[in-house]
Amino acid sequence: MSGIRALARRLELSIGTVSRALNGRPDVNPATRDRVLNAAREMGYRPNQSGRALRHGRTSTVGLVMETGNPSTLGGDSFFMWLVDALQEELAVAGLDLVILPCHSADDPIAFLERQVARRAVDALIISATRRQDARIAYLAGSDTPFVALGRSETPGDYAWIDLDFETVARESVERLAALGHRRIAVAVPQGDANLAHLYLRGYRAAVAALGLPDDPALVLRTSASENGGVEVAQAILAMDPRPTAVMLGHEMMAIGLYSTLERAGLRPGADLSVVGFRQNPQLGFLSPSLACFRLDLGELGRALGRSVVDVLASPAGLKPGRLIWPMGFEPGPSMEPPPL
Amino acid sequence: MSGIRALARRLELSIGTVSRALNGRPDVNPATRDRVLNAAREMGYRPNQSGRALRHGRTSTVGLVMETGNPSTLGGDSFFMWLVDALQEELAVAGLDLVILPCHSADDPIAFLERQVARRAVDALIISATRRQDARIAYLAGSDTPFVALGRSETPGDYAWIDLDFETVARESVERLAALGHRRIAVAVPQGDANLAHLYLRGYRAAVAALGLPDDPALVLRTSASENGGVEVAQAILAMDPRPTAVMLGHEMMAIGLYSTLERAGLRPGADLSVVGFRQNPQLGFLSPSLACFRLDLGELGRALGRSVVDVLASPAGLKPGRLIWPMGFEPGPSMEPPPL
DNA sequence: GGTAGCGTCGGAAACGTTTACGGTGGTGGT
DNA sequence: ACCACCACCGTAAACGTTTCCGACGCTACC
Repeated sequence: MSGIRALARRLELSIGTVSRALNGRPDVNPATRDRVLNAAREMGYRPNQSGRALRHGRTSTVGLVMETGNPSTLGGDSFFMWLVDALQEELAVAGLDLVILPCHSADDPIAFLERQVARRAVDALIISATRRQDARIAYLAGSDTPFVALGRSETPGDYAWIDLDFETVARESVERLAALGHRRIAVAVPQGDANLAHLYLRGYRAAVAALGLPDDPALVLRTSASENGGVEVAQAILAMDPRPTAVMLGHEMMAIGLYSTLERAGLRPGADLSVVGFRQNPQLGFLSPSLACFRLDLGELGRALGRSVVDVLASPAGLKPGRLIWPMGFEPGPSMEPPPL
Repeated sequence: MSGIRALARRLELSIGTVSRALNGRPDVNPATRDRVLNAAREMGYRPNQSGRALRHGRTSTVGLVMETGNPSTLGGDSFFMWLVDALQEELAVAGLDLVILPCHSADDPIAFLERQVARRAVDALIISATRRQDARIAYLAGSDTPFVALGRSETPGDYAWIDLDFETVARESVERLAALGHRRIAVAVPQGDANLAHLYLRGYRAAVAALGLPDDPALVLRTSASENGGVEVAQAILAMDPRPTAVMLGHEMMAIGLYSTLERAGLRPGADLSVVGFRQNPQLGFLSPSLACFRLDLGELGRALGRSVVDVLASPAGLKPGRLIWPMGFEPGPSMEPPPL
C-alpha cells in the first residue's frame, strides 16, 4: 500500500530512483532527492523490513536470548532491564536493532536457537548465563551464526565472549575479609552449572588455600539464585557451629533475604556477620547497613557487549574473536567489619 | 543457500511442489510429501522468515514493548520474566512468535512505536504500564496496527485491553482492614501517571468514604516503584502523628523495603503495623511474616493476554475489541492483625 | 560534428516464499 | 472412441526492496 511503489508513482519517478534517493546514493539529483525525502516524510514512508531483509540477506537485527521460567543465574531478574538499555544504544549507532527472544527454560535451548538461526530473523545472537558445560555454545560455534556469549564456558570452541571476573572478585573478597581478621569465611553461590558460580568458588578456594584459612566444605553453600536463597544462606550459617564470621555472596539478590533473616534473628550485618557481595542493580541501594560489594555497571557492560556484537558481525569469519574479562571495583560498606571479639 | 530451491533441486521437484508439501497442501502425492519432509528434516531446512513475511504480508510475530531505563510501573522488573512465559506459550499455539522490544523510557515512545509499526516487523504490539493519559494508545488506536494494552487508560479510543482490578483490590483492602478495627489506613502508590495507581487510589477513597474512615490527605503516599519506595513509605509512616495502624501497598516491591525498615525500627509487620499488599512475583515468598496480599497469577494473565492478541489479529477490523478486568483473590497472611490496643 | 564523459534516471533482475493457474497423464463413464 | 474428471505437478507471478546495467541528454573537447 504505502510502499516505495506508491511513493514513486506519486512523485512520477521510478522506484529505483526513489530508493537511491532514500538511501543517499550519489547518482541522484539533489533537487530530486529533496523532493523524495519530503514526500517520504509526508507520507510516513518506512521501508518494509521483510523486503529489505530479503534483498540484503540480513535483517540488521540482533537477538538477545532471555531465559524465562526460572530466575536468571546471573544477577537476578532485573538484569536484562538495565543491561539492554546501553546495549540497544550501542547497537543503534551501527544501524542494528535489538530484540529480546524469550526462551522457556523448560524447552530445549538448542532447538530454540536452531529455530532462530535457521529462519534468519536475526543476524546475530547473544546468549547469557553460560554454563560450565554449555550445549548452546557447542551448537552455535558449530553453526555459522555470529554470536557473543555473556560469560565464558569450558565448552571448547572459538567464539567471542565477555565475562565477569568473578574469580578475582572472590579472591579479593577473601583477602579483604582476612585482612580484617576473619578466618572462617562462608561462601554462597547459586546451585547449578553456572560458570560464574564455578569461577567464584575457584577464586574463593585459591585465596583460602593461599592464606591458610580453614578449608571446611561446610562453608560452601549452594542455594537458589534469589532472595529466598539468601534466607537459606542465613539459616544455614545460623545453624553452624562454629559459626563463620563472614559470608561472601555470589549472587546479588541473596543479600536481601540474608539481611532480613539476620535481623529477624537479632543479628546485624556487619557487626555480627560480615557480608560482602556483588551488586549490579541500582535498586539494591536500599539495604542498610549498605552492602560492601563489588560493583558492576551494567551500562558499561552493555555498551561493551554491543561493540563486541558489532565487531563479530563486521569481522570476516575466521578472524580471532574478541574476548574480555570484565573487572569490577570494590565498594566499601559497613556490612564488613572486623569479626566480633 | 539452503533455501527451498536447493531442496527442490535435490529432490528433482519444482519449488512449488516442495512448498505445497511442506505446507501440507492436499494436492501433493503422499509419497512425494514424505520424500520432501524427510529431505527437509535431513537438510535442516527452515523457511526464510523474510521471504515468507514478504509473501504473506504478515510476519507472524508479535512484539511486547518493554520500557527500560526505569523500573516498570507495574510490578517491578521481574514482571516480564514471569508473564512472558505463558504469553509465549499461548501465542505459539496460534503459530505466533513473541519478541520483546526494549524501548528506552527517555526516548520518545511514539517514535518508537511508529518505527515498529511502519517497518512491519511485527503483526501486533502489546504495551503495558498504561498511563492515565497515554499518548501511545492515542497513536496506536489511530493507526491500523492491532494492539492490546495491558492496562486501560482514560485516553479515548476503541482498543482491546486487559487490566487488573486494582480498584476492587484497594476497596477490599480497606474493608478488610476496617473489619479488623483499623481506622487510620495509609496507602502508598508509585508516583507518576500510571493508571493502576489511579485506580488503586480511587478504590481506596471510595471505601474510606463509604466506611466513614478519616480522610486525611497525609495518608496518601507517593513514592518510587521499588524497594526503596517501601523504605520511604516506612519512614513517612514512622514520622506521622497520629501514626496510621495499617498501610496498603500499591506496588509489590515496596513490601521489601517497608519490612526491612520497620524491623530495623523495632516494629513488626502485623503486630505493630498491618500491611496488605499485592503480589505477583513468586520470589516474594521469603517475606516473614508473610504478606497478606491480593495475588496475581502472571501465568494465567499471560495466557489471557495471548488469547486477546490472537483474537485481535483474527477479528476483522471494526469488531468490538475485547476488554477484561482481571480479578485477584485475597491471600491472608500474618502481616494483617487487629490494630494494637 | 563526432565522441567521450558526466550526471541523472528508468528498467529489470534478484532475494525466498506462496499460490493461482494451467498442463499432463491416467481413469472412468457413456 | 471421446470426453470429463481427478490427482499430481510445473510455471510464473507477486510481495517490497536494492542494485547493476544501460539509456538518455547534455557539456566539452578534439
